Amino acid sequence: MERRTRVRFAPSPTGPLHMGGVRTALYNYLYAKQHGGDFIIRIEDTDSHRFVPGAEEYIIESLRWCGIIPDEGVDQDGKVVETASERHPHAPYRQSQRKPIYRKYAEQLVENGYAYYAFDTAEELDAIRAKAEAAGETFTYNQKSRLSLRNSLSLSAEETARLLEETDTWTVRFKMPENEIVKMDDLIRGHVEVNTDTLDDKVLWKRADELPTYHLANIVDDHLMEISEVIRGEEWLPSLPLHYMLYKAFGWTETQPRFAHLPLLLKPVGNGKLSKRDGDKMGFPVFPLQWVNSEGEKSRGYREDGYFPDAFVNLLTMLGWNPGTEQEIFSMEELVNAFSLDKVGKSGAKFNPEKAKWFNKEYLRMKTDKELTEAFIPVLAQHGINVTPCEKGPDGACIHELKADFAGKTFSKFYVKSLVSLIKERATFVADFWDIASYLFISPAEFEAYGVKAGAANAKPADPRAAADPRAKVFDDAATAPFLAKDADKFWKPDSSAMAIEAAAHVCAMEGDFTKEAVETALEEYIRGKEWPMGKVMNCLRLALTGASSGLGIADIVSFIGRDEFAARMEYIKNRLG
RNA sequence: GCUCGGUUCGUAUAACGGUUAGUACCCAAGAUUCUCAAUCUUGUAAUAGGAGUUCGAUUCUCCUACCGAGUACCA
Repeated sequence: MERRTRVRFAPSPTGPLHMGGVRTALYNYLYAKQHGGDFIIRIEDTDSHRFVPGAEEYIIESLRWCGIIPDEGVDQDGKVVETASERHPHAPYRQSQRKPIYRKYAEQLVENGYAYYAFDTAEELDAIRAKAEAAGETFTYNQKSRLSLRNSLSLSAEETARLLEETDTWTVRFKMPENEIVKMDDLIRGHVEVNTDTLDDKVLWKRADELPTYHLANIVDDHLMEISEVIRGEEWLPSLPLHYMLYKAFGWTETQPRFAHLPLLLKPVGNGKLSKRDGDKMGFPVFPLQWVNSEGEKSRGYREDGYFPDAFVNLLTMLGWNPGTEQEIFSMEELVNAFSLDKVGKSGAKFNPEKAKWFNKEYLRMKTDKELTEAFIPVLAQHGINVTPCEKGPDGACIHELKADFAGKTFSKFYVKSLVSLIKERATFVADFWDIASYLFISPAEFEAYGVKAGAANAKPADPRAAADPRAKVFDDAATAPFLAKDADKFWKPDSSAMAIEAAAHVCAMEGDFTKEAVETALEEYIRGKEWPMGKVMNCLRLALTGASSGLGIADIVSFIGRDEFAARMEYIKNRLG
């Protein structure tokens, strides 16, 4: 029987969606699109106690950021769909709004002998459980114990009717049959069999809040919404037999969806599933977007950490799925074509933050210089750098000119774009551009010791002399200011520094434009002509230009900052370090 | 405890029952360069253990070990 593919992602709004949840949504989305079907978002908010304000909005926004757009769901084009319509005959998509639907299905099961009324209160059951545990046993509400508990199976019809009328804490429980083998098929795990004797009588509906539990709501909604495949996390595999029994009890086995249980996402080191704590501890996000809880605690998000949504989607898809080829980089469109459930693995996947970064790096390289420039401008603004839009020439076209005003902290967009083009292969995130090339926007006031890594050096206290120096004011951002080591002169040696100063003076005196090629040729020819050690002289220049012992090529730097700034930086280091 | 799932280099994974067990990330070395990064080349490293079926097992079966999930009037 051919039937339209309809899959759903059904989160519970009890907190932010974590990356495992995003992956589940993504697999559902890819499956739907590949089969030309519908992807539906349904909110499972049947637990009034655990509702978290803002969680639903967070979930929708996260999926939207990832490019996972529902065909049907609570939110359509920014508008909440609350009632059924021609376009949305299956609405509403929030279970709390479907409340009236479930009761009759629960009652239907009781009438047909598949379920019964139970009058034990939650407190009574807690007490029984505690007692059993103290005796070293486990209490289960099942075919063995049900007749000794208070329910419509053990009580008289009159007593049942009276309690139904007079109390409002009763529930409807599924009457799990005895010694029956449930035979199930999972699209990922294959055939699975379970004996019903190992299962318990689950609560399906609660009189107290007149809401169904997950199991009932899920089966009823999947049926009414004509879901063809249920793709969900592995944690649901143990409830699959119950779900099979429910479809059978309702008489819906003909249209029962097919099931696929996805492997879990595990923590990078050690054992267990990925949790928020792992991210905090190891420095990577576990949430797609930043989340601030009611106590004001922030959890980082992939978006805020600088990941591109397409990179995030790509890396998430590869956790537990493979294309069967050696291709690793996929656009959403390619994923839609390549995805298949039978290439999804069975075992849990440990998340590797290093590989996640690698994906972002690959995506960053694929972005155009224009895109990256636009993304970098806000980062520059955070560091107090202004970028002027392109200036129109007489013919109306943009003038591509490297304009740098260090005193005014203002640079032309072409300057930024050219720079981005030069350094994008070195970065993982757009924010890295600043760390890589901040010296192309601000003059170094301090000088890192030769061989001292920037990270370690920044941890040391700055030289007090710097504060007294007017040029040091250029660095109002202490965190990015290169560090002046006490022994910077270990590197800035009298002989090589004199050579660097002389070579720089020669280059500054040359005529013509300060292009990279011109500077490179002039500088190298001069140094070679003098038979000076190229490495030592170049490194002295680098210290003067960047304040650090590593960085871009000298000719690149000089061509960017220009003649005047080059001369000024040489003059400054000469005065500072002698 | 019980039930159900799972197990290939450190990690993600590939391999009709027949391969020198492949690829990517990480790590290391070399090349290159004015440094760093990038790039290129090379390298280290795995079928959890034990039986069985078979001419032949990473692949099929069973046992053990380990890991995970579930065991709520939560999803």
